[in-house]
Amino acid sequence: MDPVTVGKPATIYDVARAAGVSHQTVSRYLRGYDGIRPQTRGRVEVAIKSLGYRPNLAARLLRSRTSTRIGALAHEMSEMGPARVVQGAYQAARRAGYVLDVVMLDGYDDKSISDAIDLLTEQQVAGIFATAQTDRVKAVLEQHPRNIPIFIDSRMLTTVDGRPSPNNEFAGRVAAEALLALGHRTMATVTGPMEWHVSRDRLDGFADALAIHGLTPAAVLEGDWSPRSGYEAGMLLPIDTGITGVFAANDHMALGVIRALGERGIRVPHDMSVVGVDDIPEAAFLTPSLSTVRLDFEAEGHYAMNCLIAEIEGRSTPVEDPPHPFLVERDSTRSR
Amino acid sequence: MDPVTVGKPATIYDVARAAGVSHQTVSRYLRGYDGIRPQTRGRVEVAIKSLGYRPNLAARLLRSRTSTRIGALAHEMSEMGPARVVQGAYQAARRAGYVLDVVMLDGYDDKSISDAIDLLTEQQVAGIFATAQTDRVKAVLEQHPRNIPIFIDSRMLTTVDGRPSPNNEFAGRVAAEALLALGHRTMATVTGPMEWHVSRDRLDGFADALAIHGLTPAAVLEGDWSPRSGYEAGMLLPIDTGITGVFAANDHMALGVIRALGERGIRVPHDMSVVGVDDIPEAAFLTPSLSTVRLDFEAEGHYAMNCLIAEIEGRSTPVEDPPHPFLVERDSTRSR
DNA sequence: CGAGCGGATGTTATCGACAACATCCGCGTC
DNA sequence: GACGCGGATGTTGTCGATAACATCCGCTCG
Repeated sequence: MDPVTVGKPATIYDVARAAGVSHQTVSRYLRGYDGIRPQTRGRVEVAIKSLGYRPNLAARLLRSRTSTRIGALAHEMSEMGPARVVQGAYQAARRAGYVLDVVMLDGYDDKSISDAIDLLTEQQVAGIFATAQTDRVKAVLEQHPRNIPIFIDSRMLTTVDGRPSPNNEFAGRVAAEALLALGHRTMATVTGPMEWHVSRDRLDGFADALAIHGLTPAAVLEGDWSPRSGYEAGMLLPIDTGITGVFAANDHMALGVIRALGERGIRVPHDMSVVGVDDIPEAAFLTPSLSTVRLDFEAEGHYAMNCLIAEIEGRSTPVEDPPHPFLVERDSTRSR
Repeated sequence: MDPVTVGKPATIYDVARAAGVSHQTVSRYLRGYDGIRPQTRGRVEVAIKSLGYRPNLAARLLRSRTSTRIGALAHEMSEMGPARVVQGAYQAARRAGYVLDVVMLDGYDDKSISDAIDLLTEQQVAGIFATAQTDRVKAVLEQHPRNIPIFIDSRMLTTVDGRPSPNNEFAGRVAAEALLALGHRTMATVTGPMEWHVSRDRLDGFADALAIHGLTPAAVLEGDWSPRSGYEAGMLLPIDTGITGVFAANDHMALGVIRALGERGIRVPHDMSVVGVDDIPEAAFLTPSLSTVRLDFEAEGHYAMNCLIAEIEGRSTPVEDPPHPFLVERDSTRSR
């Protein structure tokens, strides 16, 4: 590596002087303009490298108003699903030359959401990627004066024809089909908060798959994704209705359900099958190990981010769908 | 809320015109200069509000070179500990008027780390906050030409006298004392990767507490934080040495250990006590529920970020220490 | 052989803020 | 009443890039 002067960072003018060209030629080179003679181009390249030149993004942004930052609106970064989605989105952003500004919502109130958007706008992000997929967030985003693309709820906020990624619904379906295939006929579900789109999608998929067989969920209990809420749901589960299978909308709640059932003397999987969603790293190491539907969260993040970037850059969306979720069968389910 | 024109955002010139003053007066107002007559100040305030003016941070940064962004260097955002630390750091940053740019490391190689730092430098962050506390990261950060403050490994990279937050060592100590108090005398530990400082700190605390009683760990197995590595360690645990207690450096590994022991016919807590660290949300709902040492990760994040910000702003560090970790006793430990 | 053309490059203006210097004005002083 | 002083405000320059417009030059073509 060349010795880099630690003093003031070099500017395009320094580069231009070193290369014996005008600063504009350097600017053109930087922006990938191809009408530059190979010889000139070479001199610029050498100068850039030897000076350790790095463009000043503030200056670029000020003049051109093209930002290379994308805002991510999140809560619950300590939940595995959202964290992985952000991670996937982050990678896709990086690959496309963007940086992610993560903004975490403190609360669920409108003001906190609105403040977050204001903050991102002030930071001049090129687009917003919302993992916080609640009705609230969506409503606030929709009514907020927006001059930048926003991705939320599996699709662009502006787009009409954008295919939503149907994988959450699909996950519910997979869980239902798994239980049905094992011979279960009376099933309950513990959902996430109903104001989350994911929750509704997973529930819908589950219910739809049952409906095909002329069945409906025997009980629908609403949780909040936490193990505790799963535990509470497990305690309330009306077992006298002959329920033999439970679909929990994430693994944490599934685990709480299993715990509660245990305390009630109901053995899993002997008396009751339980299926979760997420395939958290510990799922295989619980007792009983947890059958679960695995979603490729990072791929979902890639997908979302690629849609957003396509919109930002004004391209059409040649974005590849994320793969379908599938069942990982372990010990918490068994045939009946 | 006032009607905000969605056209071009207002500049200080627009505000100046609306207020009938010069743009410089507006600039002075924005920077909190107090030699402005109340009457003039009032007019500026009204103009700002009615135009919905927001300062252009790019222009400000270009001219003044004062950035309001802080880079966070992370991996493993899907692990609870690091995620919470970042969350805490994020909140502290927000309160001080900074935004967090999260950069996740793809791998553990030097190039990936170095690239990340370059990226952050290019983004002109005011400081770097590294959650990725491995020797590698530290080494690369240290040798990197740095003109901005960096926080890593519980202290400022530059500072000599900065008190490190000793809470990880303390956590190991708490676990050891808990097991000792229950009458255990022969104990093993499953550590995190030894190139993580946290891992070494937790191990040191554990070993030191034993040493006070003239004891040493009967076995030290290195894991990688994952449940699987805990499981593997549990399978390798030399039980014929009379071990009755295991300290796992996080809950995920603890859970893997318990699973492995179960498969080997060793009951927890009847035959073996197991203590983890983190108090993950599901700890209370496992079977057996997990005794664990709880650290206040968000407070650690606050602490770290406040140190960093103090350094950035050239203030001395009046930063409050994060609270000590403490034992949460559940079913995976029992007296002997 | 000069006009015209178009590709390569140079010159000047501009983005929106902060910084440095200039000016204005009221008031006390001699 | 001219002078000076200092607080309040205005004017001009600057940060480092891009954008718009200008120029230069070699080549083709009528």
